[in-house]
Amino acid sequence: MATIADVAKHAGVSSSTVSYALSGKRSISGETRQRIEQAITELGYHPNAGARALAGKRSHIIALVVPLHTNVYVPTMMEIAIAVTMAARQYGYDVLLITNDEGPEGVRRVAGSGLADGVILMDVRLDDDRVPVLRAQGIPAALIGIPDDPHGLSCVDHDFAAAGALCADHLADLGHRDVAFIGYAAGVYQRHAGYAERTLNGFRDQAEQRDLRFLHRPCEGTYESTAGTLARILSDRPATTGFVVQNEGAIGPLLSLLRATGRTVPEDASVMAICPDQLAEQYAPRLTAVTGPPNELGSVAVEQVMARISAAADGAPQPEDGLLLLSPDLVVRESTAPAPRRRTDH
Amino acid sequence: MATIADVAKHAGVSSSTVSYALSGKRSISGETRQRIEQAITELGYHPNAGARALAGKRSHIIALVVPLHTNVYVPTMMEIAIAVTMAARQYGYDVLLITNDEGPEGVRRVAGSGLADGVILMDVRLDDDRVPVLRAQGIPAALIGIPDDPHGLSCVDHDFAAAGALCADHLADLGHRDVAFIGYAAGVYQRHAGYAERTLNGFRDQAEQRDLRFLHRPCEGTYESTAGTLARILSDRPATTGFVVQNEGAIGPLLSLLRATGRTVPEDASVMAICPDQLAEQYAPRLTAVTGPPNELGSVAVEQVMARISAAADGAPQPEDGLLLLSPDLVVRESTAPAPRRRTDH
DNA sequence: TTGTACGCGTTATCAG
DNA sequence: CTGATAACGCGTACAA
Repeated sequence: MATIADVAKHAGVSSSTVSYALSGKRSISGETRQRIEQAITELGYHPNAGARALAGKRSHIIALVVPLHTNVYVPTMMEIAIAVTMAARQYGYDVLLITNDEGPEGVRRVAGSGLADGVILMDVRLDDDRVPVLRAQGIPAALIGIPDDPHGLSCVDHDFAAAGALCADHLADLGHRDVAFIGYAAGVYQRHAGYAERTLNGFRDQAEQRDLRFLHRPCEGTYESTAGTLARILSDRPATTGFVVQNEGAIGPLLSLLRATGRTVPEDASVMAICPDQLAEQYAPRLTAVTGPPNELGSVAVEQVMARISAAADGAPQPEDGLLLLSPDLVVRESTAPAPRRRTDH
Repeated sequence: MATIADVAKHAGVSSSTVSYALSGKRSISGETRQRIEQAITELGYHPNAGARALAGKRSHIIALVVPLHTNVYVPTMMEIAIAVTMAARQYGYDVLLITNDEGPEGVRRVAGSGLADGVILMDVRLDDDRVPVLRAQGIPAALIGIPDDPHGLSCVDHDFAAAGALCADHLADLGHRDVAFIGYAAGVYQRHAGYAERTLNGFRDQAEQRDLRFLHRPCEGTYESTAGTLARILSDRPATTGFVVQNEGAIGPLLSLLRATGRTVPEDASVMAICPDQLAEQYAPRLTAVTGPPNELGSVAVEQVMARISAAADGAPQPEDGLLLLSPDLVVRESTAPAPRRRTDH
């Protein structure tokens, strides 16, 4: 492999000149720049990453920590990972993939060894054991998801409250009066999982605003539990015509079950989901859904780490907080329609 | 950050002793080893990755090149990526994620800069433009998938011929006599895509062996094209009772269409797929399927690059070829059953 | 505008 | 069994 010294010799300049020509940190005469560039291409020179990291005190690598057994919809996860990788390249950075089976130790390892200049955490839990490590070591980081105490951290996530509100609004706009919210398993709410709670609150507030009567029912996401959940909803509130589902596992069963009880979607009942578009497209009928842009999640996280990395390098103060909530979009498809005329209207 | 010199001072030894204590490349007295280990934990020392790469001429990083817009089922891709990452850790290696939008240049970049010691390519096409780069630069690599000319390369893939044969055998065992193979779009076969062709050949050979009458029909994978394909099959060979599908997009439509034509699965028609288990489980009825182990694909690829990396480091000759085909498994689920008694049997 | 010289933290070679 | 010391290839203050 050619070194910078080889290039320098070949171009008849000193190696520092080559270095500056590459970094652009001082002006180079057009003529020498020519010679240098030519030498570089002729020799097929690539700066050695290790030497660069050692001398420059930056590896130009960020670590992306991905969950192993994930609650997240996998294609979405992949989309984020790819978005992160491409966004990082814009900054001249590469991405190191870390699986979460290393736990907090993995974060310490890559940051402590200078392998990575910063870290992006996916699938952040409320009480995430990696967060203390970030704080203790002052590691430049961005979190996708929001932990218990986001103080002093850069976080980005979907605006789930807004997502919930969008659902309430859409159903209200269509004239539905009795709606049900089918959510995650009860345990998820009991441990106050951020996204679940925020969605529900957003939905509740807007539902009240719009004078909707609504029921919230947790659901395991299996066929059986969905059947039980739906049965209870229909017996408690037979007039229910609108359903919001935030639980991937429950969507398929719900559609089947509604059909089985003689309700056609969307004529007799409207169903909408809070889920990735890709998933919403897979059902018949295709689902009206509320979604956030996954790749934006990735690119924003990259911006956030980059800001922290350069702040750390400049000795500048770290950006204090950075809670970014990305607005979700409503995409109307075939599973929602105006509420059926009510019996009492006849 | 503590350096090896700090540790040496703290333990009252020279830095080279610390280095050897860590690498184990020469024997250290039990006592000094104690002091060194204590110093390491007390100072929270992590060897600097850049310095290590520079001095040791190895980055301890492999690059994993993932496709952007993928033909592959995404969860499978993710599973492979995670398997690669975990397998690499066993060798003390980390994984750099490279998206294929950089093209062949990306491979050159990470290998040429010494950022990565080796490369794993996913979604390898027959005429893959990254392969020439590997050859020209002599980059240690492993391919997941098999290119046109695998000469001198390490490749690993599913044994699609065996997968095809398993399908033929299973249907024959169940007493089916007329079967149809619904494959990828015609273009895929016209450009002789390896996996498609190999599957079909394996299926054809075994079908002939077992005296099956069979039809191969390409299919776009949309609802409409599947409808057309099925219609033609049923008109050409009304006696068809067994279906093999190798095309994710066609599975759902096929099941719906069979139902719509009054055929229940598996009583009237058996359907089996060549697809990941995870996908097979998603349909109703759950599909009998032939699958290869995705994580093994990842770990084998890692073994292959590692062999090449250490061969390159030792100046040893590279392992010449390394074509590994992983045997697929048949998992019988609810979508296949003995062939219905034939009308002519009455 | 360009060149010189030092340091970054490890590993490997040579002595002892 | 252990210690000095020279690379490794690049970035950057300092000098010209």
